[in-house]
Amino acid sequence: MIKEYLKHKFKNFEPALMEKIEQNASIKEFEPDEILMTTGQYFRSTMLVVEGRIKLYREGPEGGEFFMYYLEPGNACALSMICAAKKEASEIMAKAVEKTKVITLPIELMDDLMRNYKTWYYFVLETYRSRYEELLVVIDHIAFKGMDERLDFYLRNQVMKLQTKELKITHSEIASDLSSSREVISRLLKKMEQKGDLLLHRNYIEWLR
Amino acid sequence: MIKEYLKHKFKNFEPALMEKIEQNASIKEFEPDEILMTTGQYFRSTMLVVEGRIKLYREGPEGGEFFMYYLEPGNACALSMICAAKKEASEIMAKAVEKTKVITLPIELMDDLMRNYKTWYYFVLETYRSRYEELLVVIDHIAFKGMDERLDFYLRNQVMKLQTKELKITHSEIASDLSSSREVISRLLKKMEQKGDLLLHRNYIEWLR
DNA sequence: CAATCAGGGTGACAAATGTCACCGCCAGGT
DNA sequence: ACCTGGCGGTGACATTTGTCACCCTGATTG
Repeated sequence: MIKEYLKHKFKNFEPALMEKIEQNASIKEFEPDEILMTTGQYFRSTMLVVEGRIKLYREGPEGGEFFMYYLEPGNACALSMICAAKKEASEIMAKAVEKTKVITLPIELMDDLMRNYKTWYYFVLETYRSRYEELLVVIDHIAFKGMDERLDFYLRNQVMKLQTKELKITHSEIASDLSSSREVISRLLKKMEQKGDLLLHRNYIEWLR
Repeated sequence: MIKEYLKHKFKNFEPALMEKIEQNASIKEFEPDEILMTTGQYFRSTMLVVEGRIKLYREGPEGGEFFMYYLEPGNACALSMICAAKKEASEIMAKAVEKTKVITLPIELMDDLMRNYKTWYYFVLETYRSRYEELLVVIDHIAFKGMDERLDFYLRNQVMKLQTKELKITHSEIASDLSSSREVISRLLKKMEQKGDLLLHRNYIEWLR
């Protein structure tokens, strides 16, 4: 079972590594909206996503959920690897947005994997690099762009990631993800509708581009 | 020479690792304002800072230099390790703010170091983790705080890092670092002066807290 | 059906930030 | 001494974003 997942979602792992993981890992499931990780929490295992989708976000002072990126099958949580290795607390929130399955690896294994399996070590570095780059993109947007552009980017990203042009999301949720307020988002969405970029419906948005 | 630097600035490296580095590394110097790394550039070596200070920033559309963090002696450039390993381009700018010396290591060495020197592998992970956390702090600030708080934090950080209460920095530079405009910064600085937090002088700011 | 509630629209206003124009001051160069 | 350029102060104004109040509509539930 675990081996099947590895073969499909983590194709680059060398066979011996898959073997090793299979012998030591277990599978965990999360329901939609279930929280995987919370600010200040310690890790005891590293997680490899094999099914579903996880939202990584930063909690705002008044409960906002500032969206950073998704983890999808084939991804791993960079922090769970780093913090696991260093036994440090995380500073980020992770929440399942769909029914999600992850392979969990005890942190004690990290050293062994890192030094004896080249494909693991490459995978870890690549994971860090890509998460780091995603943060840079986030920073670019909030530092240099207005809310209109950020909203446009956000919606395009959702359409792409969720593979659908009918986004079932409320204005309030978008506002929370962008750290803004519902009214602002509503106004901007209306402008985009007038430009012909999308159609507003009750409870969902239809993307037209 | 290199060994001396390693002993003082990278105390945690095991002796054999220091030996190995010494045999393969060389030293590079940078003058103030010299650019070490630019968007889209490829790496051929990993860098360990042993003297001076490097500013890491993101370039804005109109030439702003959005400040992210400093690298100091004992630090390494996370991206130079990651991008080096993956032969990918970087997306960040690095500029010396003081006369700076770095130890450069050919990327070909990375694999060897990573798997044969435990202290190196810990060092790399710790480097990633702390850079990642610094980005999270940056995001927190621009996502959730107003310019006044960001300015306050920025100045406190400068005082701490530069070890002086007399900050030789112009209002325009601060504005660029925070992706704002000179007038806004001037106004906020004046407010802080009225509150008694600092004194404004020509060409420098005196921190009073 | 009536009551309730979440999602959403809207106008008025406030606050923060960006922009423009223009001024004065000081330091360095000639 | 004079010019010039960089730094900074300031008022007026535009724009963007946040906030408040209130309404409407459709879905759900008792």
